[in-house]
Amino acid sequence: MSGRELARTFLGAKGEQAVRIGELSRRTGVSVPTIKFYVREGLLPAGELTSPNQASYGDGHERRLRLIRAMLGVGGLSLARIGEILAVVDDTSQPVFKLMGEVAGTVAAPSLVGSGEPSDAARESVAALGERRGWHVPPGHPDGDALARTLTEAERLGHEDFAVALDAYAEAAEKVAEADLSYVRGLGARDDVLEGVVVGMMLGDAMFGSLRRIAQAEETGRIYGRGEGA
Amino acid sequence: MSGRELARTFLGAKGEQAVRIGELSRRTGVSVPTIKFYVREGLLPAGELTSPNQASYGDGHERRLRLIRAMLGVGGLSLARIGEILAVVDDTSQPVFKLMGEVAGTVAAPSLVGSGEPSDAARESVAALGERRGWHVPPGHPDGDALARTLTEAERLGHEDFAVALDAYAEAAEKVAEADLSYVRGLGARDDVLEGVVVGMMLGDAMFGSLRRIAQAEETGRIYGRGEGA
DNA sequence: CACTATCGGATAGCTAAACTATCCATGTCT
DNA sequence: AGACATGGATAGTTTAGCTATCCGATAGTG
Repeated sequence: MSGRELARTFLGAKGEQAVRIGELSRRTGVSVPTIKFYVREGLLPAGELTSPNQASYGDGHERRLRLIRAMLGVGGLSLARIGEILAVVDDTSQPVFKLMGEVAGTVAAPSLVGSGEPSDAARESVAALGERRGWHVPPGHPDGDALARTLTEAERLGHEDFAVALDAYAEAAEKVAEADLSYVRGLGARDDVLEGVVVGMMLGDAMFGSLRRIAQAEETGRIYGRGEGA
Repeated sequence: MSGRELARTFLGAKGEQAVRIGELSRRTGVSVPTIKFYVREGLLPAGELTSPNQASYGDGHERRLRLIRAMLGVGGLSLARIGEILAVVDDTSQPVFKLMGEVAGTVAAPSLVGSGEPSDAARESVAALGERRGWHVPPGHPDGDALARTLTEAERLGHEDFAVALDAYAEAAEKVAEADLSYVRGLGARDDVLEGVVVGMMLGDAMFGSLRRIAQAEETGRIYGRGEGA
């Protein structure tokens, strides 16, 4: 993204709403030193200098700052990963379609700590699932591998049977993905779409987690009779 | 849990498989200093002393250690939260039903950083959803509130329309919750059930995330034609 | 029964992440 | 004119999650 484009995006086409750092801080609730810190880290573009030591920040800066805080807070991402995601979002040299995949991929891949290699059984489960669903999940697919590794982790913990839930999960995931995509399709401009993908991945995860726990509580109450021991 | 019970749980009824710390380390891939550290932090019970400076660790220790690593790695939880969860799991004074809720609640509540209060619109969306679904989500419900706060965050980011996805999400969440519960019901002993809940929340989230991204990619390909820009 | 590796236990140190504080020369605002 | 904010730079802080080192005692081997 060129300097001129950046300026246009971040200051707004008509330069309206341009403020200095103190006001930006007040609007977003992020302290001035922290904003400076984000600028130093390259997460937020510097304000546009209006004189050697005065700079102004536009709507774009505010949006970007909120996005960073959302990814950090709701999404629980590290600033390092946030930087990678923003780099993809800011790269105008590629078609939106590809970027969506990259953003989704970057948003994902949380830890893979207990990792090591996935077990054969896990790999097979994933391949079989892909076949049943008509999904394109070749060996080496990042998310397919992540799934296999998670299943392997379940095995190590003595919960290999947890894999029986896979089909139900997959069906639910399809429903969610449809909703996600139909939302993203409703967005117009390129920047909105990419930001929508990020927000969707991020907030979508959090929302689904809440809903899942609510649904679990309902289901538990239904089965165990709301207050009885098992 | 009394000392005797703890010993039985963690060393195994017949004391079989009792090893010293070095072997425990080799089996789990966790370094000896780190194991000692977890013991110091109260996450892992100390080995049973067989002499003033020799202790032995049983199957229970190994399971517990793997569980800690899974929560830390796949789940991305802090050691502090892991400690809270384990405390609940180890508390034998309450019926399983209640503990399930507590564990689920403790596993949840990730960050709520950008928090502040949820907006009225968000609160209403949640209440309306609860009504449509026949869910019991009174104001003040932890997960209901978390959901409202997440929606509020979406609003702040200019993505208030994301709420239209709520119903699809909720339906998917019900499917997943049913699968979760039917898995947990298949578990026998109390310890297995609680650990199953933890594993289910943890690995379930990770698995669903992978599946969601796979499904998104499929859906994206279906709509945009696998390689075309938007 | 000597010898070496390992053990349990304690204390101190380390690294990375995400800020936070301070300074200073320049600007803005009234 | 004078108080206060600003941009830029550099240094310090806090928390989390380990890692290193030391100690005296013990286990296992020949």
